[in-house]
Amino acid sequence: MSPSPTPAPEEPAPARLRAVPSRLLAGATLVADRLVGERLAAEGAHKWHFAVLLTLAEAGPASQAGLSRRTGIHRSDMVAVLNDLGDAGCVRRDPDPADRRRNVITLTATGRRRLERLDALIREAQDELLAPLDPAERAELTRLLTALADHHGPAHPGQDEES
Amino acid sequence: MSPSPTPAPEEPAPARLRAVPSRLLAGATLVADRLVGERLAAEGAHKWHFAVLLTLAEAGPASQAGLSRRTGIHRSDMVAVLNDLGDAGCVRRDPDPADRRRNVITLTATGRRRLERLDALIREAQDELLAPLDPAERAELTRLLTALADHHGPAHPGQDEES
DNA sequence: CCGATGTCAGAATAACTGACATTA
DNA sequence: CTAATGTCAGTTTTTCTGACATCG
Repeated sequence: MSPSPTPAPEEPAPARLRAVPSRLLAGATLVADRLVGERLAAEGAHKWHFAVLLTLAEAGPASQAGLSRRTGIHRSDMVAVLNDLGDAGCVRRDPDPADRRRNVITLTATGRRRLERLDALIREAQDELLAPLDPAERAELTRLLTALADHHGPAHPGQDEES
Repeated sequence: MSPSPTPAPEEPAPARLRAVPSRLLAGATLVADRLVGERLAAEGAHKWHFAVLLTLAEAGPASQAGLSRRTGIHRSDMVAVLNDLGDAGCVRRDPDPADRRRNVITLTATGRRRLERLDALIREAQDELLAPLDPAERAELTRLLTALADHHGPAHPGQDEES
């Protein structure tokens, strides 16, 4: 309740604009992406790297197209991500003997350590993002957002298929 | 409930990935932007047009820089938005006699009607976005997101100033 | 022949930077 | 002289398209 230290001839967005849910979401996403992005960038990483590493850790080895579908990262962007992760020794990329179109992407020990590190950074960022909410509110927000995600298909719609 | 009509050899994102709040936010924002964008595009409009019209209606005439600060639209992108709105007769743009650097942007009757229309479309989109939530949940989501917005400054951080 | 895969080059978006002339 | 404004040209970032060779 500081008695307005600045008389504040500020120029706030109008209330009706501030209350539009899609706009609130966009604002929160902007903050979230900045918090996550800054931390990962400080380690030379991107959110995609985290997504791929986590997916490999949870679902085991997969083809590039499989990873693409699970992470929502486009097939053609996956290439560069896996180049990065490969160069850093976080994944191996071997041709699949059972289907010679495919590469089998496998998490290495280095990759597992890397994931550990990135996961810590991500959790830190979530914590800063959700700082103003108590644990019950954080859980509730997550629950509501999950309901939206479940209702509106897999956020990554078309991507390719069209029938 | 449905006894899995498809045996579903699907490839879902791993649970730990799906549960990351920043990712849930990004997904919801994607859906929201699609819903809003589609509807507005069908009328040849953009969300910026709506933001500017609403701001003029709520806060009265303003300079371009003032609108920029209130809406979060960058000073240099505002130009094209106001060109559009001006060409459509939704706003007038006259030089400010009191400060000849500025233009005074004023909402016209046409602009007010346009706002009415766009507002209906926006409300429609919010409704579809929040379809899986009951009214109490919608209010709670809005409340939680507003708390995030209030805590982390005005989502549109630097933009220019640097001190 | 059809479809999936991995790859690459480039388009489309949206937000931001830098510069400049004008005016306070 | 410094700072704000309106304007424009151009960069950066992210996502998506199109094409292609390979293989099932």
